[in-house]
Amino acid sequence: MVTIYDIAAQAGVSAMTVSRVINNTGKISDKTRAKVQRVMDELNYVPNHMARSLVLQQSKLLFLLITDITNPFYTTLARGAEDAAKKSGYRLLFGNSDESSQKEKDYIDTILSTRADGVLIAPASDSSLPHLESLRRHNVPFVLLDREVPGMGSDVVLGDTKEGARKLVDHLISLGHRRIALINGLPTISSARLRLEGFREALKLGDLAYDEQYVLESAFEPKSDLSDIESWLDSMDPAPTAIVAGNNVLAVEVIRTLHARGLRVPDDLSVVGFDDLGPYSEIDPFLTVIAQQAYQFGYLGMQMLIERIEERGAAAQPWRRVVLPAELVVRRSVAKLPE
Amino acid sequence: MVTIYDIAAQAGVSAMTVSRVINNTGKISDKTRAKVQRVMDELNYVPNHMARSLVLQQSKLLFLLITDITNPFYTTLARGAEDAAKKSGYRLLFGNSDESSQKEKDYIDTILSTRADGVLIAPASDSSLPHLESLRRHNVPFVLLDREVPGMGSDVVLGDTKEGARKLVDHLISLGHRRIALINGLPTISSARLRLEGFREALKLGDLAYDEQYVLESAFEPKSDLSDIESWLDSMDPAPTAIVAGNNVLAVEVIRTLHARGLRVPDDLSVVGFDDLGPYSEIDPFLTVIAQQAYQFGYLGMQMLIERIEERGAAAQPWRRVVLPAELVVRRSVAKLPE
DNA sequence: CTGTTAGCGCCTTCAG
DNA sequence: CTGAAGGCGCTAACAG
Repeated sequence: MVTIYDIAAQAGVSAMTVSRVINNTGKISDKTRAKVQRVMDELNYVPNHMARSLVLQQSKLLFLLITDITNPFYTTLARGAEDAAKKSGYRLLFGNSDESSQKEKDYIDTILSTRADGVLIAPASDSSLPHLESLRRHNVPFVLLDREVPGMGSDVVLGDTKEGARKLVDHLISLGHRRIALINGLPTISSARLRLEGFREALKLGDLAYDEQYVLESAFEPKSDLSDIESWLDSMDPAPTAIVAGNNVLAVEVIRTLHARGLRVPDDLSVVGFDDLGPYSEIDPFLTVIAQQAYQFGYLGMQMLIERIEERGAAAQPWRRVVLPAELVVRRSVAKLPE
Repeated sequence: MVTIYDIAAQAGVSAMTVSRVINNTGKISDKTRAKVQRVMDELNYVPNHMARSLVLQQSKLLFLLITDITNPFYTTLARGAEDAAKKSGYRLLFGNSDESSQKEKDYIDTILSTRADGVLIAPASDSSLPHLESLRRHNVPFVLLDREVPGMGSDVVLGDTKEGARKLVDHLISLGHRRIALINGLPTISSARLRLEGFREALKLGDLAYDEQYVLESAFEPKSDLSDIESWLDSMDPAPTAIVAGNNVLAVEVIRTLHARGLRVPDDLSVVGFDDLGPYSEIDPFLTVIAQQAYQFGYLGMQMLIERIEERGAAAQPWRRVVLPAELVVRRSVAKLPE
């Protein structure tokens, strides 16, 4: 491994001079600078980020931690974050927590030990609290995306989830549906809780009773075992005429399960969901959804993060909370019921 | 920042003892271990991996560099790489080069200075050569995914691309198609070249002439300007009855363009492609494709990478080249033509 | 079983 | 303008 000492020896200067050339600090004669530069090129020198960070106690690296890298909502968000980071001259690395608190913890450790300057994070669940506290304790700025964590104040970018759930239910009611079911994420996730709240409120406003048997709480991420969904579908009596899915993954899982038992959407049952299915849904628009502005989640979140990083030392600003609108996109997965 | 010295002082032992507890090395009395452990918990100690890597000269960090984070092929691949890395106790970070050679270079620099133990990389194009040479020079093992780079020997995981292209064309021919067009990636990408070769061979075997006007070379990644596709579609005379798309992104772009001009698939024109559209295509299987084993690309590639890392110093093994099969999945985007 | 010494590669501080 | 000394947090090698 080539170090600044190797460069220094070759160039006949001290390591300190090399360091100054690299960081463009202090005053150096053009001749010395040129010589050092030449030797660095010859030896293919690459600065050691770890040694550097050890001394400086900081890097120029940002992290984005998402919970499901195969979910188009998060990958689109990632592109937004990337573009915003690039615009400000930061580098961005990604991590995938897979909705697992343990994996999230591992990433947080990696992030802490890599001395990232900041983190954009979609927390796995409420149990992410200790991880966020750890970031806070170590003075690493972060911005939460899509989900909040009770007990942790911070900047955050959210979707207008409750309103989205209401719009979905209203849409179903307006088409004559009266028995509406909800398959949702786990209640340890703030966005799932809001979806349930919005769902209940919309039912109440529509003069429909809330019936617990019509609600299933499953996991937001893709899974191979869908037996909980299967038995839930079988158990509901009378069967619902429409199902609201808490995210795109659940929507797909419900529809697949329905297909597997010979039921067609929307002929036999209507299905609506949250979040679009990615650019690929465009070729055959099928699922009626609440489309969230995924790219904006990442872009705005990254801007807020960078502002926090760069205002460091200045008077602490109050936490900011951005709520992005939820738009209903009507396609063809809902049937109009006879009066 | 809490260091092992703080722990040591609090616990009344030496820093070395703390280090041993953390790494579970050497022999330590249960009492000492318990005491140290307790202090670590109290002080919320987080080990500094940079300091650790500095002395160990290895980071246990691996990188995966993909070219399009919004493409389900790559995200599924990423999940495979992640699982394999985890199984061997490595951490994995992701980067997205966006098919850009410049962004790729930036990531390679980050990777080098972060002293990653190895890199899994889908190269942006043939012009990635200098970046790979840089990795090699610095002794960072890497495995190429999906694409090769002429002039650079290495382990590589490829799809059976040529065979895939042949199957696609054969399928079209068997359904009566005679005027078959190809929209492909840029010829600076090895997989695009192979697709074209397979395409031409299949035409020849089917006694069909190769006609240059039926081939368009566009970019593999999503773009907002589709005018090249539009004018190509207009220009072909006589119009083709079927189009082969070099990847899923191109397939979607072609279909969208067709829809925009009121043409239906497959009624007016048949379309087939490479790579599936992600888990979400399952709810409404439409596009006939060559499905590649994306997860396996990542999983096997990661295994090969880790083997390289851990065999270090042993006699150099010859490069390995894994070719994964290409499976034709027939759905409903192809029309059967009358005799 | 536990402690001491030295150094990983780099940068800050203080001298020239 | 340039250099020497010291230390960031940690662990290998050697001593007890």
